[in-house]
Amino acid sequence: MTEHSKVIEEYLLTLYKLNRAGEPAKAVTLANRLDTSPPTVHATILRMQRDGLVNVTKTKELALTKEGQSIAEDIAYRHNLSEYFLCNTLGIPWYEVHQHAHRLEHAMTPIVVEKLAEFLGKPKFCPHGTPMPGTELPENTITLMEAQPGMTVEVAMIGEVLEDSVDLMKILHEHKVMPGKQHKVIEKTEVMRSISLESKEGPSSLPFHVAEKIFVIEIPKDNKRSIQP
Amino acid sequence: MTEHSKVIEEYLLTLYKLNRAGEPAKAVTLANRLDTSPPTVHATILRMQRDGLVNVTKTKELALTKEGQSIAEDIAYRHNLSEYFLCNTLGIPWYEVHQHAHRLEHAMTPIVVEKLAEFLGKPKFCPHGTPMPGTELPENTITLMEAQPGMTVEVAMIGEVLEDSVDLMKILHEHKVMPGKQHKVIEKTEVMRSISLESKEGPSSLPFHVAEKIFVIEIPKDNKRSIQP
DNA sequence: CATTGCTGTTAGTATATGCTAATTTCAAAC
DNA sequence: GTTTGAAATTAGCATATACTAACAGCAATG
Repeated sequence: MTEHSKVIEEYLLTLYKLNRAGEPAKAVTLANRLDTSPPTVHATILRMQRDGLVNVTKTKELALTKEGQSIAEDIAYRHNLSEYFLCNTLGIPWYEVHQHAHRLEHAMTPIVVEKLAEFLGKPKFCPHGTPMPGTELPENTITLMEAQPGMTVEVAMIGEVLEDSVDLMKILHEHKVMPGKQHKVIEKTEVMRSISLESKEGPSSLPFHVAEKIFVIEIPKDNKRSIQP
Repeated sequence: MTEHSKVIEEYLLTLYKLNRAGEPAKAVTLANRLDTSPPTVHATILRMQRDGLVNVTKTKELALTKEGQSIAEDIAYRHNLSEYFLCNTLGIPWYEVHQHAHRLEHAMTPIVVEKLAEFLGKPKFCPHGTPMPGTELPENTITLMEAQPGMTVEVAMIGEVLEDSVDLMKILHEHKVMPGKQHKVIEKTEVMRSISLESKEGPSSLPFHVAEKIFVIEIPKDNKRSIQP
């Protein structure tokens, strides 16, 4: 498991996240997510192939090799651990930690990771509800898009794509759309392409493209138990 | 104060440390410290001049500009703060933290620095006794080389050059040659080019070139007060 | 004063990372 | 089946960072 550059680590992590989100991992997608030109992505992928980190299928899908996968999981862990630390230990707001963790994740040695994990009590989820590699969301998790009007749901995870926009994250925060919080689904209006919610803190409305990236768990009416303590 | 690469930050920090140690800052020194070839150092210095980070005097001395100095202090602060955190919060041995901090120092955003400093209680010294930028060692600090046989001294700071060798640091640790510990100077033998010490933990002997980089404070015989709590 | 030797500099390369512009490829749509 | 448009690729270029080999400059030393 050789040392890899920040750039390569970024590519690996992005591929890993695409995988987990069930999205096809193509070069264009990388170019968009990483805000890089297609030729640059192309060249970088060639190097990654050369170094045994990814394979390219006949359909031009990018697949992590065993090694690539293992490194990617490591980076994801470092990222999530950093976020947890920044949020719970240093008190940086949960909707801002992503950007800072983005820097730290490439600078943590194995010993630091280990000691930090111990110090934090080996958390299983980051402040956005993303499970650490090896952990999964509950089976009955659905997206907010799939939730039906009338349902009461508890937010389990804010999809990682959304983390890139601090502005959006701040709005979610203001409406308490965050892991652990419950909301009632009021209606889904096709015309507005948005879903309206209601919680103790008041009403809110989320566009479909955001609702698709928010993962929730239905709370049966008679059982108000929270899943993530 | 633009963003600078890891490499540039390393150069700035090294120049800063040379300055503080009162050593002449020349290109060769940088090459040695950074384990880089002279032509590479040359090219990098040209870029740093171009970017207003250093000036080169007629005698080929490298002098940090206002901007370079300010960035360097910032990096030094991030480095020392990281070390303090790794040692006191995560429990990584003081003689090992340098290498880990070396990575983290380039990955901390201003907010993280601020929050971490608050969390740690704004420490003024790193675990090796190095004062944070803006803080100074006591006036009466001398090097162990300057200490005379018979003196009882308290270690104030392990010079930063020594931190690079984990092996050496470990030995210092085993002999309790660390900030806050007291030792009696037994003798300085020219032949062996070493200084022998004695402390509660037993005797030890340090070569001159190491003793030159260890900073101590004489403890008057009737006053066993420690300077760094 | 000439030699020696460290220091700095130039020349020539290499690799990773980035770009734009132009071209190729290939599947989906007409 | 031909067209079309997105995706991939190639060509050409730029910059930061690295190296070795060769050479220049200058001070100390004999």
